[in-house]
Amino acid sequence: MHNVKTQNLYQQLKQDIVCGKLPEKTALKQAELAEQYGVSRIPIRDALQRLKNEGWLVAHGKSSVMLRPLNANDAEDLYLMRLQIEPMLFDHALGNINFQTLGKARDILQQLQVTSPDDMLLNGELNWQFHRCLYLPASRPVLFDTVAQMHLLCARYIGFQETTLDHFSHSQQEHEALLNAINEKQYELADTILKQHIRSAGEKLVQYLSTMP
Amino acid sequence: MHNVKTQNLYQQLKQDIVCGKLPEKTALKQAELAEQYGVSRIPIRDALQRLKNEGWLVAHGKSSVMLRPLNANDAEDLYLMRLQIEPMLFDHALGNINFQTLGKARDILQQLQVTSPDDMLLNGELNWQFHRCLYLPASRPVLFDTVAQMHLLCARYIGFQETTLDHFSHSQQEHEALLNAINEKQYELADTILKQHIRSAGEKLVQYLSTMP
DNA sequence: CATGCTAAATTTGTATACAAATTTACTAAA
DNA sequence: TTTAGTAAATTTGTATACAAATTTAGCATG
Repeated sequence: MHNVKTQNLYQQLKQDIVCGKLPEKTALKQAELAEQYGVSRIPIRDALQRLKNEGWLVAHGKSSVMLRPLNANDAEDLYLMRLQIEPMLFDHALGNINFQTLGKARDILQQLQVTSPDDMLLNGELNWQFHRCLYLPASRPVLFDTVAQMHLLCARYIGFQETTLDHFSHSQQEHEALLNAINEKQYELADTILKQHIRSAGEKLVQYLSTMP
Repeated sequence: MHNVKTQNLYQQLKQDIVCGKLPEKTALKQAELAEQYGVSRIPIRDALQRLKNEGWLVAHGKSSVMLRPLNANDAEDLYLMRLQIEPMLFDHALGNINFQTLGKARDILQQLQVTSPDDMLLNGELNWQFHRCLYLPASRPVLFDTVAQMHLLCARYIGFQETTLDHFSHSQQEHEALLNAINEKQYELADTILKQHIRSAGEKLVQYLSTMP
């Protein structure tokens, strides 16, 4: 369904949204974007529709789209949902996580360590890869897709999440603790860590957004 | 983003999927569909991408799509998620449901009564309209969109849900009870009824699917 | 008979051109 | 001044044509 060109376009658009290069509160014009990215309107339309379905864009007027405005309520709902759904998926996965999976997870953690904190999109992507690799063994496509969808939505807030280096190192510690708990088959502990991991990220984000607008 | 023509195409495709007019396990060909529906491939592509994002289609090979295979596991996950998420949304809405909203809900229930049970897609649509109208007052767009998404996924199973007339009348009774509880501001009761409503629908569907494949 | 390779056929992705719809700007009337 | 209506301008939606990619079929080789 999506070849490399559209993929790039989609990634580039996300990058530019995160970096604030696209206008807020005003309709995105297909023709403008097409010229700006050097392609025709067709792949632009595809990418926009995808971003809309993923919640980064919302309807504007009758047939156009604009950036989804960010606010504390939405962020809170997102993390409350993740708190309910992700442990369900994780529980299915726990019994199926083998050493290879754990190794892959450790590799991703290491990549996260050496990545520049400035590249927020990459950090967010690696963070998702980490969790994703622990969720995949669940073999629960519908649950998994829903969780993936929620992470995509959360990624829209990446500009606010990674602002504090404090959050980053704290998050990393929780990742390590999570792997250790899984490795020692302390599944209840792992579950608790995951919930706490989600809860604390959500609380920080909501608190930050509440003071902003 | 979507005008009436694409909307029709999208509805028609869903209808034809539910009715089994499209091949399972094999890639859908854009050109074929385009000819079949008398349009060019562009709107077909739009509709297919949308249906894929909504979970009715999944990837087939490297760049094509096919009908998502139905199975008991997926259905179970869907209803377990709904059981977690919908009450969250409902709780936000309860305090904001006024008499106008209740009236609208009753109107939809009445429509459901007089609708032919054969038109499964319409029944499913009206059922969603009923719940949707009780959820909208929550004013929680992210939660709402997620719930809407889950209902869209559940709709894929409509062919199995509405097979038993028993389920239909039972569901209607629960709808009535739900409205009465809200009307009398018995919010805990309303919450219990909603959960039971979702649980029983899910259990019936999963049980049915478990005996099938 | 299985397996890997090459080329033909099919299918999807994108550009361009045009049609339909929506938005904007302007005018006229209350 | 405001408002309603209308025409012009802009913007999105779709058809057609072509390019790129993927799949299929056939053939040669082990």
